[in-house]
Amino acid sequence: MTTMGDVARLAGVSASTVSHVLNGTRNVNAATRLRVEAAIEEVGYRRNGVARSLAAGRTHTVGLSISALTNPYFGSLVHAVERALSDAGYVLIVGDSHDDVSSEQRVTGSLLDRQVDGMIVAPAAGSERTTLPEITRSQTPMVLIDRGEDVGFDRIVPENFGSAKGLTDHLLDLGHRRIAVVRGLAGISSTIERFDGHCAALAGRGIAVDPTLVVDGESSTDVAEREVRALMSRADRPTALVSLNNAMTIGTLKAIRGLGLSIPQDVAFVCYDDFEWSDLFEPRLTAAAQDVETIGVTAVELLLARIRGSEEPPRHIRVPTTFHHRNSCGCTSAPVRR
Amino acid sequence: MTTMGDVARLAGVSASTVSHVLNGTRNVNAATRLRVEAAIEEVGYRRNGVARSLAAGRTHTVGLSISALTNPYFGSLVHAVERALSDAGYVLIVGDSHDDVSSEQRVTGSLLDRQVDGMIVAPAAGSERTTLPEITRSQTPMVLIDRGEDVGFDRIVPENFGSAKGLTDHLLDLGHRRIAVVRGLAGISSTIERFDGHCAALAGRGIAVDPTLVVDGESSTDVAEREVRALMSRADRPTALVSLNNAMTIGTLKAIRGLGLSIPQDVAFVCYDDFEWSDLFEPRLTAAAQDVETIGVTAVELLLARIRGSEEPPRHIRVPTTFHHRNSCGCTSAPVRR
DNA sequence: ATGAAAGCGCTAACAC
DNA sequence: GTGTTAGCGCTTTCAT
Repeated sequence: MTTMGDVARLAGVSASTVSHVLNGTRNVNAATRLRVEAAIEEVGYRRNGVARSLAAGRTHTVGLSISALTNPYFGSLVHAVERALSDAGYVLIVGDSHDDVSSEQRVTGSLLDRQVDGMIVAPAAGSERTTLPEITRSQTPMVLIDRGEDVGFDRIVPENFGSAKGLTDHLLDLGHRRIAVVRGLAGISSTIERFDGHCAALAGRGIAVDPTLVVDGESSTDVAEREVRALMSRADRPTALVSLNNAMTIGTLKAIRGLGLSIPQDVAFVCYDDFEWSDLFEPRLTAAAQDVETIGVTAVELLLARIRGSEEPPRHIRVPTTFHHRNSCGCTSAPVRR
Repeated sequence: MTTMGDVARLAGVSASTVSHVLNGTRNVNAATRLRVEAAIEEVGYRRNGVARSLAAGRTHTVGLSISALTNPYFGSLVHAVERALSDAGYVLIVGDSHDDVSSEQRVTGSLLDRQVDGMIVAPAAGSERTTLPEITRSQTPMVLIDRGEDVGFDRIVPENFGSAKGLTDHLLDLGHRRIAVVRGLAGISSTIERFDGHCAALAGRGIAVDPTLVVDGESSTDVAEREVRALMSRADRPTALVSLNNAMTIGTLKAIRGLGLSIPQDVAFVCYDDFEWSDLFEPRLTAAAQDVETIGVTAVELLLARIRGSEEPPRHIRVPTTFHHRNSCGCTSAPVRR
């Protein structure tokens, strides 16, 4: 490996001069600069980022801890975050917490060890008491995304309550009264807020929540499929169904299809989260779509501000969803409502 | 920030002893170890991975350069790779090359600067002459995935030729003679091999390739949609269609639906790459599915072997696909064939 | 406009 | 079983 010293020797200057031409951090005589650049070229020199980080105290690296890299939602998020960071000269280290605090701690611990300049975390259930305090102690700037309680950090989450309420309201407008809901993983804020939105819609029409019409899909395709299959096999099955996230929507659709039921004739369907293929499904899915791009880009903006030393009070941003009114709700032509 | 020196002072030992208890790299008296561990706990010490990497000459970090993080295929790949690396004590740095050599060079350059111990690259078209030689010069172990020419590296790619041939053969078996193909991005091996497979199937039945039945989808949903729409608007449109990757399949389906045509009545359809929702689409999609998990895990295995110093000749592994025989091809019940 | 030199926090001979 | 010491390759004062 060739070092700055090699370059310096070849160019007949000191290492410090090489460093300065590389970083543009002080004036260098044009002729000297040329010599240095030629020497760099000649030996094929490439700076050692590790040594650089150690000396400078910054790594230009940001860590991202998310719960399930397989979920296309997080795929898009990683993409948005990577692009925004890359534009700012940072690189992204990703870790998957598998929605489990102990894996999460391994992941974030490793990021902390590597001296990331900041981190973006989609917290697993329970991390307020484990992972987050650890990050706080390390003084590493952090922003929370997707979910999480108010624990004194910047936080950027999708609008949950109103969007879920809107979904159920639409079903109510259509005359449904027995509406079942497929609820996400217990203990995370998005599950709670979306479920609350659903309940609020029912309450708005004076309908009590029927516990037999609430199924726990645990944010999992398989669990949702199993539970919905059981639910829809009952004689007193609901006339409409709302699924509260993308993974569970797939399970729900599989269950309905498996039972030979059709949407919306046998059961009306709406869901939180959109898919690239929502328009392709028959009938087209009525859904509340998150703006993942905005979530990712905003998270990076807030984080970079913190890294630059911002001492503003923590911000809490809610990114609105878009209601895609299609046909799975039972409407044929789709006037935009709400 | 607290350092090893602080811990050493508090425990009344030398820094080197602290290092050794931390790394288990030499015997330490049980009592001393306990004192050190207590001291670590007390000051909330956490090792500085940057300094560690500089001194040790290894970063326990692997870089991944892929072409399009938004593609769910790569999402799954990142997931598999991350898990395999994490199990081996490595972390993953990801970069998106946007299928463009100059972005790719930025990405890989940045990974090299950061002294990754190895890298996994899904090369962009043209990188044999730019990015790859640069990585070679740096002596960083590398494995190629998804595509790429034979340029003396370990390489792990899906089986393309035979899988694509099988898709077209199936259509031919069903009696189709005017079969159109939606081809991927020019210049990458997967496009070429899959297209060759298609042509070989036709040739096998003595059918010449009709250039008007070959559309370039450029591996893009939007381009495929536009091109397929044009193709299927013609009076002499084909009776069957094969799409050669996932993004183009979505575009193709949108075009067909937009035209009010139905599968398989108006046109039979088969595709390379599977989706989580292939079973949900009506009709269910007949597809050749890549084994992304195996690709990712194998890539990591080969890479770690290189990092550990293996000097074996470069290996070239083809991971077989699975033929999912469903209904979009026009078959109603689906006996497995081939 | 440039150089010398002191670290950054750790690992790994090498001594005892 | 433990300490001393010399780096790893760079950045950054401080001189000149």
